[in-house]
Amino acid sequence: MAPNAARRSESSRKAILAATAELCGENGYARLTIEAIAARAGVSKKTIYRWWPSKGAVVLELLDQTATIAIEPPDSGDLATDLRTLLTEVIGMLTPPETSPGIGLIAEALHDPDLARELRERLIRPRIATFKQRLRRAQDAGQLSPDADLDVALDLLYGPLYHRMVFHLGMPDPSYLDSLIAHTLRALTPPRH
Amino acid sequence: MAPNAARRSESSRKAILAATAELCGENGYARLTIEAIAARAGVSKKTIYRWWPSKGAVVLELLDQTATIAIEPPDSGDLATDLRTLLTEVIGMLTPPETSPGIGLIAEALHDPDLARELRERLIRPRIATFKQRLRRAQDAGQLSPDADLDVALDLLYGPLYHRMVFHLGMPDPSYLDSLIAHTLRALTPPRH
Amino acid sequence: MAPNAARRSESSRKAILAATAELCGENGYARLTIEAIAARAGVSKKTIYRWWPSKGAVVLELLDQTATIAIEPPDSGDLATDLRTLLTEVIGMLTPPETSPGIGLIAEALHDPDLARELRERLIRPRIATFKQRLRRAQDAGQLSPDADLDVALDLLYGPLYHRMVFHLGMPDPSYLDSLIAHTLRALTPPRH
Amino acid sequence: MAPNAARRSESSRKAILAATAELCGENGYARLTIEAIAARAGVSKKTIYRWWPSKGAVVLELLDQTATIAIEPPDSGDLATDLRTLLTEVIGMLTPPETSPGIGLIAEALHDPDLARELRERLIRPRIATFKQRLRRAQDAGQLSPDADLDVALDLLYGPLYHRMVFHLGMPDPSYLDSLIAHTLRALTPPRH
DNA sequence: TCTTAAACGAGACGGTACGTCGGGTCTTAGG
DNA sequence: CCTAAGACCCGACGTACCGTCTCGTTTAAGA
Repeated sequence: MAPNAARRSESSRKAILAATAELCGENGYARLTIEAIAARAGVSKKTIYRWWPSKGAVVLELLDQTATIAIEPPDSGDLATDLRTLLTEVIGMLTPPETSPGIGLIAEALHDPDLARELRERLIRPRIATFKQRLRRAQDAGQLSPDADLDVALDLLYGPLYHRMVFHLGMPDPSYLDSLIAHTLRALTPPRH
Repeated sequence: MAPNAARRSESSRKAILAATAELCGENGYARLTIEAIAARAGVSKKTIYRWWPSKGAVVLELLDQTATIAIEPPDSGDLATDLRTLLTEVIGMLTPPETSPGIGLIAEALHDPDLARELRERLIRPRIATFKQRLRRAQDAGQLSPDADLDVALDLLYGPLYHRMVFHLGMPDPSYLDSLIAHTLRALTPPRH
Repeated sequence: MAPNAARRSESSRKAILAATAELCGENGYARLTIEAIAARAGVSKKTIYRWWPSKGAVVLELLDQTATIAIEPPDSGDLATDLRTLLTEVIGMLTPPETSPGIGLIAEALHDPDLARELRERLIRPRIATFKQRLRRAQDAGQLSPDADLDVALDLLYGPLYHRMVFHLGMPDPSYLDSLIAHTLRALTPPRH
Repeated sequence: MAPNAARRSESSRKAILAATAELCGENGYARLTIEAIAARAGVSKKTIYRWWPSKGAVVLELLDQTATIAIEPPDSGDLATDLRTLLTEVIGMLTPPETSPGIGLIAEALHDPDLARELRERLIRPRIATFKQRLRRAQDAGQLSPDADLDVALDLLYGPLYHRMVFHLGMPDPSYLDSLIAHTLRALTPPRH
């Protein structure tokens, strides 16, 4: 067998992600450039392009590593509390709007289907699963109407976040969050008779 | 009295917007360039920069002129029908995702607060007002709970659109739209007792 | 007389030349622009282009008005003194090198034959005539060799000025000037035998 | 040892100088642009700006490479012949006036001291040295007056070239050249007694 | 332990587009 | 008709990044 190839440099990888985080925090995603990342990380551009296809992919990996949102759904016993927990974690990823890598990534994904797919698969889908698990448990316990559409529930709860983000309306404050959750639960709850 | 200034050329303005529409349709917002607009419109770059601060501003004006969504709220008698009408019109503005000026504009607005404000004021706010008028009429007629939060209603109905757009999930099909509206109305309707 | 057509505005002409002089003195000929002249003079660009074909032509007219070099040849009795007088006046027109309209004009004339011709006819030729008159008088008086070529004399005396100007060598100081004149006179003087 | 930097591309350098020579010959120095050079050479503008500060610097390098004027002074035995040889070579560099890079460079140097210095150091000074060597040899041989000022001699011989060039008078023809040299030598020759 | 092929830093390269400047022409309204 | 104001088309400017491509230089696996 041929002598093995040299291996990827872990220290470069770390330096690149660190530089990306710094620069994104300093200037925002839109002003982030591969050139600047390479310079800050003390790395050649080639090294970046060797391992990532685009700026977005680098940021995605950064976000993937940074994301702290639990994969395990919370279960405090109270559904509303748990939903608030989950929403709050997502809001954290989209804050502050000016320099959040998350928002930049979303903007990029809007005209980059490949990146969008990656984003969906690696970051979003696991959290959606978490969210649905929690809802299904509630449904099984009879807290939600048996015919409630959980996909709609996802849209009803997370949609408003993106809606507000798009128009720079600021992220929902706690009381608005409560109102949002209350309305949504009402939509999912079996009508009393 | 001082002699008057030279006037803005209406024909240039039209040519620029037309070129923008064409190019956006051909290559999508992300690949749209001021250079290309100028070339296609037979106009100098200077003329574009004289009247618009950025590519986004041009597209915004284009969209503003193109938007056909009624300012007057529809009133067919059936609330669900009217809401579906409004949502459908918004969906039209965001379709097709690859070449829609609307989606490009939203992506840009995500890291351009000035553009976001303009977008909100000139395009979105009037339609929100329309939407709320229709809801308030329903509320007055007792079709909605008197304490229903109309801001939340807005988020519940429009939020999902952005949510799906962000992740390239495709716009809701009619049956999904019905489900969405039904759930939302349930959230806004006084519980039967 | 008929209530006549509007005539060329003398005040505009003066303002334009004044602005040109100021700006040339401030930034040098190379950074002089028609735009700036128009703005400073409170005049429209059109008005400048109506009366002058180019920046060079404006500066030429400015120089023409400003030139103080006597058309009448000096005659102090001493030929060397008079030549020094004439040379000194030309040097004055080419000083300071950074902001002298004269040097700028010369640079422009190097690739603008039309301007070069104008420059020759309006500014240079009269001074050449003056110069030659003085030399011819000396020749008639037997101070110069009867077969001395006065065209060569012109080149010998004025050529060095341009030579030094081109290479930013600084204009000749008085003692160098004396040496130059002495050598030239020797070239023009009948050899003693 | 530090890893080496990427090396300058010799082929680009040659293509740039070749394109410059062509374009200058076609349209003249004044209409020469960096854009056109880059396009003709199949090179990016950045590559030009990376290695030269201005259009003038490119042309200077071109001229430097092209210049064929001997550094070794000619010595045919006859001083006048050798001077004519030297002058003729300089005239060649300034011909034809419309498209000669040399003249364009001189025009530019008139308002660019940096370029003027480069021009002086790299192109002119070596030829001046050549010129003076030849004169000094003649002086040592007693053909010139021991107190003749060789700097003045330089001005007397080369000055007229620039003088005529400036006013588009055409370069001296051979007979004029002879007259010029004859007069100059007379100025430098010990008076016979 | 030595070989060797890959990954690496550095950064030059051909490009595309940027946003700005000034040129010279044209239009509008006032005097 | 001349003028001030200034918009217009045009073309070049010099800059910023893109993504690709050598260059030598580590460096770590396997022979």
